[in-house]
Amino acid sequence: MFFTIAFSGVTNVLYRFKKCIMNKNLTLKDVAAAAGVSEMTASRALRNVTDVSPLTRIKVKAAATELGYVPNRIAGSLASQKVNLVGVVIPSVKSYVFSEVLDGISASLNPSQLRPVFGLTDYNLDTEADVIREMLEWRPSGLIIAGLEHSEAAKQILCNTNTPVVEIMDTDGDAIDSCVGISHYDAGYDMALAILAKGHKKIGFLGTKMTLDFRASKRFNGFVDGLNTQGIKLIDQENYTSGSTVKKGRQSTEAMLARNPQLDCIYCSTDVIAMGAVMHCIVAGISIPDSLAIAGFNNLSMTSGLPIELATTDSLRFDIGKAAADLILKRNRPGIITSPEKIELKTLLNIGTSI
Amino acid sequence: MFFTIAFSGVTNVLYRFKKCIMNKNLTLKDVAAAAGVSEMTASRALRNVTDVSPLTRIKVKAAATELGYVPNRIAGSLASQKVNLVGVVIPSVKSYVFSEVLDGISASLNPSQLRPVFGLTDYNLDTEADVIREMLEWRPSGLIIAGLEHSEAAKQILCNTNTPVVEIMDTDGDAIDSCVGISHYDAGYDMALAILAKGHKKIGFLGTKMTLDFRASKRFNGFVDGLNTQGIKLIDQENYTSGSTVKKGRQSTEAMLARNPQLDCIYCSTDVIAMGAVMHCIVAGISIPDSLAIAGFNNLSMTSGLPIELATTDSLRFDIGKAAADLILKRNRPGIITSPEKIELKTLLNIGTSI
DNA sequence: GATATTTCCGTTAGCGCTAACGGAAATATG
DNA sequence: CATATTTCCGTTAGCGCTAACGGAAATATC
Repeated sequence: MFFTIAFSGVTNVLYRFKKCIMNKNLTLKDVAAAAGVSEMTASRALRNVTDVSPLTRIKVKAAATELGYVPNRIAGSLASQKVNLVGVVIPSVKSYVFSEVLDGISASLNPSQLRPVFGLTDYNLDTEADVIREMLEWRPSGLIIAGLEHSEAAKQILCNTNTPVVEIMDTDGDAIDSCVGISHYDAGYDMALAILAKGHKKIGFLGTKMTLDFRASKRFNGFVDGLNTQGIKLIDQENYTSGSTVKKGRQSTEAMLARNPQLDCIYCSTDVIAMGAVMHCIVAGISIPDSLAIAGFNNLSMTSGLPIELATTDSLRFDIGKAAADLILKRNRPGIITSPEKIELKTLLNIGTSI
Repeated sequence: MFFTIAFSGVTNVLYRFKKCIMNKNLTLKDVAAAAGVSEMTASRALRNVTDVSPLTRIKVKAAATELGYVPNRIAGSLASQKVNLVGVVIPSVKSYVFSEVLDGISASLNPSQLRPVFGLTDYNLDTEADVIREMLEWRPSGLIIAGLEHSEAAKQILCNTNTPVVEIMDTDGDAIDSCVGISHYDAGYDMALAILAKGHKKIGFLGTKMTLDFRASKRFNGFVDGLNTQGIKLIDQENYTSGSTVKKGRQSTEAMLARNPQLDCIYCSTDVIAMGAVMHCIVAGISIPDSLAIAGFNNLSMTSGLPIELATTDSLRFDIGKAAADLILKRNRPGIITSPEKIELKTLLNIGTSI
């Protein structure tokens, strides 16, 4: 192993000391007693609910901070039958894609009482079903799930729950409840048209294993159909199995060009891969887009420092996250019943200077 | 706004149908009644706890799946006084740094009953204190927090809690409880020595606003001290305020070289910035490392496709996350009392081909 | 066959909090 | 001044589940 235990023992005397004093679990009863009021009054005072005089509220809050009281949300949630959590189920945090979705969700939920809780599926539908089940056990105020494709078990659970469900990322399919996303099929289709418009004809595709990533697969289908409008067929196609990395993109581009030197354009399933393609061109002295056009998907910020401006489709990740969380918030307003909504955001295609 | 409401209404008949049927909240009592046993027996059967005959267990489980029962963890946690959550408090998910930490945590916790819950501080100590407070309200089995620097309020809460706390990322400072990380000071120091060993003398530093990122600041201090061993002083230094992006790195490098054309090395506070520096060199035709040496920090996978191999320090993010979660697991074994540990992982400096 | 042991299940009593109601005191209203 | 209204607080009764105990039936032990 890499690590060594450099120190094992008491690191901080203050810490140990406090631990010893604090072994009893403080409850609302203790605060109420200290403030000389009933538990109920203490509860109201701390929650900033009405029916408490300003003076008593101050007394209770003072007692609470004095004692270092931390409310027990487990008990509170059980009693009030309300859980201020929103489950967010995504495939991975490593793909550079979902971080901004989470950001959008946070931005929307932060001003409210609701808090996001993340669960990772690792692009595995069985894992996803487990994660969904575990999330629902917490009776969250809402559930946001990436993708429209789920296992039968997951669909069953999702249909049976009272929790509002928002499926995000793409709109190419049927939603269980609400849905926010873009059309990945259209994104691929539109990029194909843009590439054709630039006069490219010998086109290759570079992407991840489609069985894992349904949205990449939809983009691929759209792209093929888009090319087909002018009777153009893909010259070459490579589907790597592991995760998308810049290195992979570089290697695959080199390999594909070695196989098909006549290629004049490569459409990559993600900007990460496209970056690798650009790197290969830089190293090999291939001019972009004159000798080779390159296009990606997502509009990741990391590509904005490249020598060329990458042609890509903005996947509106932040907006999707925000809109999804907004839907949950809307559903959570007491007394208001809303119906399922399907929100399709319009993608922005950035031609850049690479095609 | 970008989006349009393409559809508003009932998307899925099946969904609506199920919703209508399922309006009552299923509880353990319903399952118990359906299986013809007491609540307690049903509880034991579903939790795979002893004291249930094989036959009854099957009956109960059948009833549960038949009804579509989803256990209520809020109630269960309150009753058992156990919450199978581990709070993870990190600054951001967008920095390309914490995703692998989360991955390590997940890898460690997945086989256990514990589940990570993430909270974001946005590099703000007040936000951090709020997030920590909210997390502790759930009475988690453990708390993992990035960094050793916290507000007084946060420190107070952390000292007073019974929840095991593991501070991660760096070990340059005092921990409240346990601690897993690397020495960022040493990382900066060692990189300075490596750069000096390559004969570079006119050195610049490019990094984020230090008040926000304590670890970047520690690396900077170590770097300056390292240079000082040979009496070398920094020629130039730029601290941008916004987040680290490739574009920012490229622009800042250009600006710094314009100010100080004699520079022969730039140390960047992160690989993302270093990537931008490399981009500038590619565009401006500056050869690396002959005309300009570049070094970064983190060993991010995205740099592995660059034309040169970037000099960087592996920040062992996955290992840190894994070790931290392992500590929580160790603490959670019933009956076993462990003392706070400080685990300092040894960093690996990769000279690469860029210095 | 009498006792000890194990297996299996139910009953009781909470976990810590809040919704809902009710009622006393303070204030407003005519 | 009597009544209506408001303000403020306490009491009661759970939320849905499980720890702990106890006890009956089944099995083992001699």
